[in-house]
This record gives sequence, structure tokens and C-alpha cells, in this order.
Amino acid sequence: MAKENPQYLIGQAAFLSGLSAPNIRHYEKEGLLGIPGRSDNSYRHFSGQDVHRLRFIRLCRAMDMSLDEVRSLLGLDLRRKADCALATVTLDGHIDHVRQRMTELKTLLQDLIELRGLCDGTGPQCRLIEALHAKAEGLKSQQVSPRGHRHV
Amino acid sequence: MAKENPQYLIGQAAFLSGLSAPNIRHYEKEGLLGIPGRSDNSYRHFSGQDVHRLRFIRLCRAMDMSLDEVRSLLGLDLRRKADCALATVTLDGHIDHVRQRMTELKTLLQDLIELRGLCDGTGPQCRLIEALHAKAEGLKSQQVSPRGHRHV
DNA sequence: GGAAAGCCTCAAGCCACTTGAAGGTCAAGC
DNA sequence: GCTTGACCTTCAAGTGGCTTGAGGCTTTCC
Repeated sequence: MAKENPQYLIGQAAFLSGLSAPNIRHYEKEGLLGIPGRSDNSYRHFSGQDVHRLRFIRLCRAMDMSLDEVRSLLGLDLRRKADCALATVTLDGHIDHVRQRMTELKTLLQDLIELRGLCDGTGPQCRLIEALHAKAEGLKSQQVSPRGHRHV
Repeated sequence: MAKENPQYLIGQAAFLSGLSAPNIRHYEKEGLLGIPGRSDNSYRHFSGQDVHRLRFIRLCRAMDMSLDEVRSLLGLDLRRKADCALATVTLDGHIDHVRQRMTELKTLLQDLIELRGLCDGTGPQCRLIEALHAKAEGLKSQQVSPRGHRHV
């Protein structure tokens, strides 16, 4: 009868969710998981639902949501209209964010490739670094979008 | 005759380079700038060349190079063939890195948009979060590329 | 002379983890 | 029964690239 609700140790939960064990402990400490069940030996155990939750968090993180965003999504009740609206707001903000970063990277990649093309190793002197410096000169004092802590 | 070599205070250098003043101090501490000149009042002063170097660093950072990469580029002598080769290696590695991240983001954006399309606010219930959960279920235990500290 | 703006240093905070130290638990093999 | 090794535990510190804050000079302007 206990078969209905399989319990996993942290290592197994880690394997099943694709996270590392310390990472799972980290999420617990950050309040994304609630208080876990423990065995007599103080080992955590995780249910299938817990593993599911971990996978959900991993997905959100793979989408570069912050833990705050994930937290807010996890706290939603999808049957409530207001919560649904909140979810879409979170998602919309996130889409904007990713789009913006994509655009930046696109320009960036072009610049890099153009730069790389300047040095084929045959000329008498590498123009690569001059080019970089020239580009830096071109920047003048345009304000740059602040490069914060977000991983996108 | 001092006109030839204008000196800037850190705030001016910050404005000209597009960096913040604390950021410039940070780069100095990280050894990217060398030891700066100081006035009697211990204010740093920066030459036009220094400002140029700052812009160069900003450009590299905008290209998501690590400070280590920037440091190595700054240490190169472009007249030496070996140094040129080093620069191209750094750049090639960097291009790969950005390409990979671009691909990830592309998939990611599609997922996000698809997800967002599920909720138009008219239905009786938001299917957005179910969809997220379903996706999480689909993940199973595929290993994910470790999401490290790099900002790309 | 007094306030505002700009400079200084040093320390701590940010995010999302990872890594390390020091140790408890448990099953298998000798 | 005792060791070995794989697992688990906690707590603290390290990572990168900054930002923010505290506390205190200097300089400039009214």
C-alpha cells in the first residue's frame, strides 16, 4: 500500500529531476519546496510530486526565470482568474526580457564574426586587436544597458 | 603643453567610457588598468589612453567576455604572431560560446511564446500552468547543461 | 561659512549556486 | 565484528562581476 507513494532519497530525486543534490537543498533553503519529510536518520525523502515540482523549477530556470519568478508561479492557484492574470504578466515580462537579450546577442555575434574575419593568419600583422580598439573608439560614451546579475 | 595629455577625474572617465565609477575602481582592483596616477588629494586621474582602455574593456564585456579573457587580450602585443594566434583562439572560443547560447535562447523563446499562447484570458480556466507542468513532466531526467556563472 | 557634489577606502550585499570540511548512516564483503 | 565505500547531514566559504552603503575627505559655489 505504500507503493502508491514512492519516496526518494535526495540523490534519487536529484537524478530524476536533473538537478544536483546541493542544488535541491539550496531550493529548500530558499523556500521553493516547503519542509521536506525526514526519515529517522534525518535523511530527506521526496515524493513523486516533489520530484515533479523539482522538474518544474528546473524548467523555469532553464527558461532563465529568477527564483523569485519561479516562487511566484509556484504559489499560484490556476483556477483563480486573478492568479492566471499574474502568470501571464510574469510570462510576458519574461518573453520581453529574452527577446531583448536575443537582439543584443545577434548584434554581438555579427560584431564578433566580422572581427574574427580580420585575422586569417596570413598577413604580416594581425589587425584584430587594432579593430577591437577602433571599435572601442567608436563606442564613445553611449550609455550601455547595465549588465546585471541575470543569466540571460 | 599640458593640453596634449588631458587628465580626467574618475567621474569624467566614467562618463566618457560608459562605465560607473565604482566599476572602474573594481577593474583597477582586478588588475585590468595598472596603477593609476593620483593628484595630491589622492584623486585618481585618467589619461585619454586610459579612457580608451576603459572603452575597450566595456566593449569586451558587452561581448560577454570574462574579465580573464579581457585581461589576456589586454596583455597581448599585436605585432607578435604568437599573440595574434592567441587572440584568434580567444575570439573563436567566444564565438562558439555566443552561438550556443543563441541557439538555446531561440528554443527557449519559442517555448515561452507557445506557452503564452495558451492563455488568452477568455477561457474558463487558464491552461498556462498546466502546460508548464506538463512540460516539466516531459523533461523526465534528461541531464541539463549546467547553468554556470557566465552571463551568456 | 555652509551646503552640495565629488572624491576616497573598506566592507558587505547580490544571485544562484558550488565546493569543502567534518561528520553520521547503512549495506556489502572479509 | 569490522572495514570499506557510498550515501546522507550541516554549516561555512567561495564564485563572478559587480553594486550599495557607511563614514569621511576635498572642492566648489553661493
